Amino acid sequence: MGKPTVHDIAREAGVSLATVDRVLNARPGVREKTAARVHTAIEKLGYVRDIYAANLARQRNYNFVFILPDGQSQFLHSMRDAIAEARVGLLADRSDIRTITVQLRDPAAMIRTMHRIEHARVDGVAILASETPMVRDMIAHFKERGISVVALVTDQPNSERDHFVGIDNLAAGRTAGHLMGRFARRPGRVAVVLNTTQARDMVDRRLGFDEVLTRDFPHLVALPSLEGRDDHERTAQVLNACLDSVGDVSGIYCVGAGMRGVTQVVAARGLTGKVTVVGHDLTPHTRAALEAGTVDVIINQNTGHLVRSAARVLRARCDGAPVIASQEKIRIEIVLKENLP
Amino acid sequence: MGKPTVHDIAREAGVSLATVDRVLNARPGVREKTAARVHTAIEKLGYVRDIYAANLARQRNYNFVFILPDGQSQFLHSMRDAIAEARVGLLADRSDIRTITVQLRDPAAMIRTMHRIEHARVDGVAILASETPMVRDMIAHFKERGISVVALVTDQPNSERDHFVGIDNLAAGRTAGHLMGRFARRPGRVAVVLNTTQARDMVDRRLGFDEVLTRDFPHLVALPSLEGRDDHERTAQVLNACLDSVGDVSGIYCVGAGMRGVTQVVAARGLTGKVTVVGHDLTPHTRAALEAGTVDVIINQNTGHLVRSAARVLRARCDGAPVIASQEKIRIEIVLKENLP
DNA sequence: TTGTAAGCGTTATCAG
DNA sequence: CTGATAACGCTTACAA
Repeated sequence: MGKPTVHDIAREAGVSLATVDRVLNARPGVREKTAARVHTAIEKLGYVRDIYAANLARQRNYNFVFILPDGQSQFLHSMRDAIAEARVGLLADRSDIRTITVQLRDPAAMIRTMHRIEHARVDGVAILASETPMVRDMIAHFKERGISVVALVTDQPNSERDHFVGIDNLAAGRTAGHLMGRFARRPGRVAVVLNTTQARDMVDRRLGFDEVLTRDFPHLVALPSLEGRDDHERTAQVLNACLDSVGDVSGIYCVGAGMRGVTQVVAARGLTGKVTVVGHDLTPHTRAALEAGTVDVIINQNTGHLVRSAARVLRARCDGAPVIASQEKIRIEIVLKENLP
Repeated sequence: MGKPTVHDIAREAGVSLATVDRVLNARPGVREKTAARVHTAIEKLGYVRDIYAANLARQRNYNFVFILPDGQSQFLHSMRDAIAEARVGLLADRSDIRTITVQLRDPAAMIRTMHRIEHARVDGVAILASETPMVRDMIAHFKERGISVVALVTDQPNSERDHFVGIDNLAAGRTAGHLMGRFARRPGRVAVVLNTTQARDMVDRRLGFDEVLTRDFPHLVALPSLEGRDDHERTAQVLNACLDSVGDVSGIYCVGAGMRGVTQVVAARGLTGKVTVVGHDLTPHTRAALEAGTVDVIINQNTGHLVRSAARVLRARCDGAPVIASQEKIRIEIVLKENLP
């Protein structure tokens, strides 16, 4: 009738509940022959364990920490909001997620954070940080202590992270390149703005962008990167300087943060609808810019998906369960004003 | 220490477990005064019920049925695959989802299906069907029997469905219009192919498409709809006839099924890379067409998201829980070959 | 109107 | 090595 339970297995195999449980959880103290009988019964009845009942009995709760860099970028705000929004739903799922903000350039702060987490019975952490030796060490430290780690948004490919939750930035850059190529209103040069040339995501995006532009749209020429350093004033300033010297561009690609500086310049110079602007990350600001036409298209990674996926993956790691790749793949979203969510 | 449980509430309010439970589930047979005491305790301790423990005790299982039309479209295949893929995960979540295929034009079959579902202790159904009086009646029938209903992919706005899971087709059409406008390589006419002018989704998409084209891209003129009737042969035939008579088009918008007919014509006439092709729904075929360059862009609704969202919504309805709108909103995805998942 | 006690499927402790 | 038995947090007959 209903699904088979441990009781059914026990009866079928002619053993007690405890033995079934030992076999189920691969605990020692069961003769091979007995274990075999249990396994046969499991197969025969098609048993599948009720993970919620198990978690209830175990009183298992999951403590996860999201480590975010300090900073005021709109994307980070959006991540924080997404974490807060996901929190309540996850709590009902026995997962408590907390956010810790850390100054990545301050070694002392990093170490403090590390110890704080280590002593707080944390089961897993999701780290959003640029790729540095210190972050790598932090990840190794956690892994040594049996704490699961996922890299969030920015991969940490040379670390021991269990998983990466985020988009393929090379592909994102290619997508930007294709859109710039098709959307640009005339041949010409394309200004490229990014916050820093140090970060791998930025480099990857730029690489993908250049690849597509060079191959498929030779009438567009990408200019050297302008560094905004996460500061709108500076972004506006370097972009203005570039436009002054180049005279005219047919597109602007904003690779990372700095959209506020870009839209400010575009609006001030009356370039709306003349220069094609491609940027990343949907925020209240870029949403308004899309609606106003200052920005043509935004390439987005859904922060809600990022957070929920990170939580699901951490849980799967803790349970030793497999992750369903298709469900955890973060899509590169293309957002026009017509398909704004 | 741990989260408060019903025991804590009972102790705090000076009542028994049963009374707490009655209050929690709003069952009758509790004096107002007593109920108030319990509520105070709940507030004070910040109690939040463990829904998994509750479901365990209740032995609650959810039986959901997805009703799909018969038909061989790639999109339907993709839906079936998505349901099969979601099935195992949902089963672990106490939700059993089954698929029933029904011939929408056969009243007898519809009625058989209705009764079959009605007698199978089904808790909710997701219906993917065009908007007809018979479907509307079916929904009313289910609702009368306390079965939750969500409309899937195609809304049934004049029915009693509890929820609609799908995209805004007007917005999807606008998105297609914008992309056609920006992607088209030269001014000219645009052929519009759809399977039938009877279905509301098709009409909505066409409306949105025309709206944007007329307003923002007057250099492109959309031609009258060509009806493919879900048949590639016929689609190819009417499209060929159209191209023969018009002489030259700068774009083709395939509003619904029929992409195989379209790509066949585009390839045969050597129009790849010359005519801009915009279509809907990512399938193995459209994926290959994107990669080959026969199709420029696909507007997609993620079938995995559709299925999981429908299941979550049905469950929420059964539990009387609210649905989290932001999580259930199905995005209008834009897929280029660069951001193919 | 309220309380007691058994039980949901799993785990864990402690004897045997 | 194996088996009773009591939890886990919640629901629900059945009594009182």
